[in-house]
Amino acid sequence: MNIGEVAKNSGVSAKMIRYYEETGLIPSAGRTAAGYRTYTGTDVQMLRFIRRARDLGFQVEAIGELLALWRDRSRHSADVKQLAQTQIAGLRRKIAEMESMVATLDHLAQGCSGDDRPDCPILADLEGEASLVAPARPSGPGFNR
Amino acid sequence: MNIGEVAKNSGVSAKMIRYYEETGLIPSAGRTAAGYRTYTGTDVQMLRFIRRARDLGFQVEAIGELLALWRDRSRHSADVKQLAQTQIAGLRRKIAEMESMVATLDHLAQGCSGDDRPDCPILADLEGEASLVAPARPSGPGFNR
DNA sequence: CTTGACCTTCCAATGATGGGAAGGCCTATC
DNA sequence: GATAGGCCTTCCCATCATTGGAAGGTCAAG
Repeated sequence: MNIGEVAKNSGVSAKMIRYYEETGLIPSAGRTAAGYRTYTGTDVQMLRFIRRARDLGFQVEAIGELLALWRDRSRHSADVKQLAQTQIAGLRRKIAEMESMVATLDHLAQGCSGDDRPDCPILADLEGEASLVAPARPSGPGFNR
Repeated sequence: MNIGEVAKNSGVSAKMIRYYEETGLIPSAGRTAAGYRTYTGTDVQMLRFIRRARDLGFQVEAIGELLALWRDRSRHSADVKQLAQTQIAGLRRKIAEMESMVATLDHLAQGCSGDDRPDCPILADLEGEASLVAPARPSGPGFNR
């Protein structure tokens, strides 16, 4: 299989497949005499794995760990579960941060008349240094996109 | 005030102040004969405004719009409210995406024995193409970091 | 043999931020 | 007045995952 077909079958763009190879997430593909990369059904499966993990918010680095476990037939499911739970915790932290933002904004928006007058508690809050809700600064292992 | 002092007073790093100036978010600062940027109390206030807006998850581009309204004394509070509500909607969408991810992962993790055996529904899900929960792909106006 | 679809590599940009180097300026102390 | 060290300047690089494009080689069908 050429890279284009693999891309179509896996849902990972050809660009990204080359990138993953370059960065070592996936092994180097074989090459035809002309230099074209060649792939097998296993490669498609691996790329689908990656795609699905990305959909679940895993960083590429974490996906590397998942792939290592996937390939390791003597793995312990506890290790996989641990990675998943770390991911869950990271997501929950991000969610909490955003919910705090929403709560603050919602509170401010409710106090805003929303008409043609200029007075607006939203601007007043942004301007001042007192925050009605504890400020949430992003933190921790990033969430992609 | 020099840039260092402004950074300290506003909570925005000197690096970022220069960046905001370069990208046009804030006007170019005055300069001393030696080329040092000079700032006033108003500038500190503006940067605090920016900092607070960033804390609330606004993209720099949206902050530009907020700043324009902040400076416009004949603004309509409805316009500010609109921006805030767009932001709230964007945050809520992101939150929903992440909650979907958490739900899927949590479900998978609960089905994982988490011991020394290799069998693991998490890997099985990643590998296969059937997803038990509707896949969530990120979308829309981004959330920073 | 030409055409068009595919492949290759390389370079650049995104957005917000941090790191660091090389060099100039300012002020306090000796 | 010289020197130290703390500030400032610009410029370049890196991050992370991804997309875009250019320039050029290859393949299969007509």
